[in-house]
Amino acid sequence: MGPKILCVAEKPSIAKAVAGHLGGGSFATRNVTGAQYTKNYDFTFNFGPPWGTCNVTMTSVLGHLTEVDFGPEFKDWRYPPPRKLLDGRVHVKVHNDKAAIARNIETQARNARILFIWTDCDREGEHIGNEVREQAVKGNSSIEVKRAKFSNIERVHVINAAKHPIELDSRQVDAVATRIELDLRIGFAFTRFQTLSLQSLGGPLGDAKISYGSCQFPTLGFVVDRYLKVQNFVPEPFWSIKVTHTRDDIDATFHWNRNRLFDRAAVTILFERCLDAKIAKITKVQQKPTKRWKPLPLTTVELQKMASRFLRMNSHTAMQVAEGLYNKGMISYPRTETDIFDKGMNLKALVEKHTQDNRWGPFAQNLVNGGFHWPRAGRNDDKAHPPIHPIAAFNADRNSDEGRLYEFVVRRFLACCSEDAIGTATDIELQYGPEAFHAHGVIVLERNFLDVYPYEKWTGNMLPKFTLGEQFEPKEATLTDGKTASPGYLTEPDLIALMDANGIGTDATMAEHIAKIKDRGYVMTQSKGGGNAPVREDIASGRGRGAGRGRGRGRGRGGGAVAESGRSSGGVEEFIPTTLGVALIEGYDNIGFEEKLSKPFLRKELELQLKAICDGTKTKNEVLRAEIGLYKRVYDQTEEEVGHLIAACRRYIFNGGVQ
DNA sequence: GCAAGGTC
Repeated sequence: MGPKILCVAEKPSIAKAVAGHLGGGSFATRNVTGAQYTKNYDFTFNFGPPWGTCNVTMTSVLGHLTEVDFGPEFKDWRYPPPRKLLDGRVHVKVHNDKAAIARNIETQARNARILFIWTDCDREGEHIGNEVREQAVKGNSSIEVKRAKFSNIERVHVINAAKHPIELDSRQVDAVATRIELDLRIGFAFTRFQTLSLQSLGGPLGDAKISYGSCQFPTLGFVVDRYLKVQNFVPEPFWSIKVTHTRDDIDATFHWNRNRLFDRAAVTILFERCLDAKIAKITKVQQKPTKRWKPLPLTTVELQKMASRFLRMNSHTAMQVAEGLYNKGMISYPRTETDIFDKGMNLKALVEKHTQDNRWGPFAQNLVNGGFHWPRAGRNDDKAHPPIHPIAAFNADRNSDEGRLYEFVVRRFLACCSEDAIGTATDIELQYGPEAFHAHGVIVLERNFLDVYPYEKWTGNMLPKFTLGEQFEPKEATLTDGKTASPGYLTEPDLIALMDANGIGTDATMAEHIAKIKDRGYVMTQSKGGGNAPVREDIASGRGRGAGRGRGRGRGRGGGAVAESGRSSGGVEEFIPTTLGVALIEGYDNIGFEEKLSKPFLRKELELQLKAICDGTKTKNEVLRAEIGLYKRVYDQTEEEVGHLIAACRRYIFNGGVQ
């Protein structure tokens, strides 16, 4: 028998799955006193050379084992002053609720020769692996440490990982330790500072807790930014020309190639020249095959956006429901950035589980019978988890949140395993007097994935037959007018897209940050178009290609954050900042430093520094020193100009009423 | 009384 091996996963579900695969289905289960969710699994496994067949104990932690904290000398909020938290002494200790789990690792390590770490293969997982290592070393100082490299829990993949151990990556461990320490120092220091500074205003702020966090504030900043953009929006009138023609009972609308102009007189002149010409001529007829691509494999961010848009579920609820489904074994791990399926996965077998369902069963059967196509590959791979996909057929209440979210995950998966929709696109150009117009039509030939994926529409737009060079008198030409429309307030999918694009939070925490700024009273949600929001100004007519979608026409985002790439959405809830939320952001914006606390740059910059640690170009201490120095300067300036913050709060809260 | 990140 080879050496005794202790395997430790990041969470119980992985420990159980890996034990199942390595133990060949047979393992003994022991409870761990004081640790409700943790189990120890005993089995034997042949690792191949050099270890051979070994007795194995597989167990798990529950995420991070330890936390960083300040000593009792920092208990008082006023003294030492909050600035001292930026460089005061901190220590690492086992998290209060994790004592039993830590003790279990220590005890199990005593009679093992090798510690084999099975935490997720992402940055946080590497750090958790190191926390496990340090705990194990307490019980057995000579224990040898290895790490499994795996990205899903398919049997073959897991066994391969067991036979090819690698080393822990200490750079990633350092990067996470740096993030943890800085988040603590900055969060505590600025939370105490702004709470104490604003408490003195009394009123509703007298006993408020005004937290600062490197993720909370940029998130709030996005909401305020959009709010101000909506408030300051001035609609601009525009004019356009539309030509319509009917043939074979089919209407064709030709849109003006100039789209729209903001000068009424100019459009009137051009319009009259068209009318004077009387006869229009077809100058281009082009038909070509076109496709509507099937969706990409499902990530957490995409799940949250889709849940909000189509299931009317906010991101927080969606994640809770997804976790419930995961814990029941119905869907895969719901926190993932990966939108590409590993080639080793047996997706066809997963499709086959759904052939009995009366909603999508026939579609699944079709895939099994030869219609299966490997999903498209996205560009993101967190190397830790596969895209979200169904694991088992599940008979949920179809009207419950659980049933609806499960249905979405299944339909998305089946759509991914299907084919793109196919159609024919027609482009027609029309010359009418001095002006050119165009019409675009689509005929859908094969719906393919659309049949199982009702969340996407591609209805097509029929055009009558036109021939190149033909001339005719158009049925109607109209001069249309409209106004640019205000952008809407941020919806949840918009907000998540912005956070994602700017690196604020992770797949697992974005929904929490949003919930937190609501809880702190910085933002509120209201039904779209409701409340005191000005009603969206719709254009009167002439909704040409892109006309009327006022987005993109507004002033640029101050400060150059990455703009969201997603289109405007129909989510139900929209975010409005409270007067306090606006005051905080405006107050910080008025303080004269480059590195705005309300903007995503500081967090982004930190992410770059962490990447440098991972790449080996910077050390943990270098980054800590530089970042702490930076935040000390920001702190000093904030303290010096705190009047701006106080003035903004006074203005909004005591003049504008309290929400 | 404070953060963000894991996980339940």
